[in-house]
Amino acid sequence: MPKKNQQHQQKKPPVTPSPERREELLKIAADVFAEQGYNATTVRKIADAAGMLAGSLYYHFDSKESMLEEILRTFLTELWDGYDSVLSAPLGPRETLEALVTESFREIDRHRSAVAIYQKESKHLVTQTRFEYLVESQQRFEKAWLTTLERGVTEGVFRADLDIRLAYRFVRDTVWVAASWYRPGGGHSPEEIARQYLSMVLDGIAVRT
Amino acid sequence: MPKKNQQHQQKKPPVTPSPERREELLKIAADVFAEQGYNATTVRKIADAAGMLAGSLYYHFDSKESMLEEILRTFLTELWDGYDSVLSAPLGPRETLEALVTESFREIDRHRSAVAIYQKESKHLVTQTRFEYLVESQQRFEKAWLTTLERGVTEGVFRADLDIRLAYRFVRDTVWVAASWYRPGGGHSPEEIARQYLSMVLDGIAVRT
DNA sequence: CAGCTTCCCTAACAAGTGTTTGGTAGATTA
DNA sequence: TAATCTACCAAACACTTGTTAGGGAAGCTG
Repeated sequence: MPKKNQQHQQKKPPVTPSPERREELLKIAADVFAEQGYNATTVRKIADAAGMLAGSLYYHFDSKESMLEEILRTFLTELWDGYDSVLSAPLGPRETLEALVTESFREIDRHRSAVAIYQKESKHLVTQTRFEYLVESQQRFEKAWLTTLERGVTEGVFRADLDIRLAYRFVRDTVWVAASWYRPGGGHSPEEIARQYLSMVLDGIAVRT
Repeated sequence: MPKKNQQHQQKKPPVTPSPERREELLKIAADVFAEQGYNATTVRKIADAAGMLAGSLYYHFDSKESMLEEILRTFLTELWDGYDSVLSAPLGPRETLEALVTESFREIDRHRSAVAIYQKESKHLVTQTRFEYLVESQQRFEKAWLTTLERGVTEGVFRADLDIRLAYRFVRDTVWVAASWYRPGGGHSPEEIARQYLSMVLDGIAVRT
């Protein structure tokens, strides 16, 4: 990373790029990031995919990192829109879990690239102050899931003999890693995948005896 | 990546680095790769962690990429040692699945960094001819798991109403993503985690009605 | 028409990249 | 003691990286 000279100022007063074009370019960038990894992706590759030259990207964005940030922030904002409406609904623990999982698969369907990027990069991004909102989101996420699971145990719909934090990571991971192989428009709809996953998570893959 | 001049020759006749030191350095490199990501890891960072200078690494290895390859290859070799002994044993489908999962968690315990690297990087490494063995391994892996699951369905111990490929990915992912949060010596032993995971995968987290 | 705005190109920059070359201190061997 | 080998350092190399500065073509506005 050249140019240490970061003055941390959002300076672009005379230029006014259109939000539509920004969104287009971010979509392209997200795809390349997801496929190649953030660090392995050069701005020239992004520009290539967009049919322009590297420097031209800086008319729309002030850095490669800010592209990444905007991609992740947009995704998380929409994710929480969906989650919050589920969590504020008067549902039992099992129905809440079902709704959260289904909502998650819908998000994977809509933001596959962003989810894949989040999975790969968030772990070492959280150390940077710029991406502190990732930590906050992750904490809200954990709280929402743990609360739901605990309610389920209390109300007798989820098993009481399990390590609840292990169960949390289990459910969380099983859902989100799906983004690594899921392809939109590939036979299964998000709802169908959610149904099958829920069936496995809730009832297991073994035959009941 | 400078130095296009790759003559693809394993030229190092007069030098003879000790295998012990190589192993030490690979352990260090694997940790840094796992923590920061392969591309984000510079050879200078590895050298730093090893207490030496960047160029000195090239006494032991002929490239950064060959370090990565040796790390992954060593891991996969040992993984298949364990898997093969399980698969050649006269076990039923359920016992095979249990043994494979347990063995997997033991491998995570022993090769945590290598597993984490594999998870993050394998997807875009498989396109390079140098890492073709990853594809082969992945195919053997898939075959072993699918066969076990199919046997289980045929013998009536696994549910017949599930998409078997979805179930495969479900089991596979639930196991291996654990490497992203698992820390050796942290309360749970690999066997204990395997037991709980198996309980959830086989019987689900819902209370039986 | 002139002026302005939007969007991109050309061409360069400074820092960082993986890698090589030659040397050398210290132990080991002859 | 001299020769050899091991394991590293010091300094450079060719190239890639994210980023910037200046310019210009097309379209719209007065």
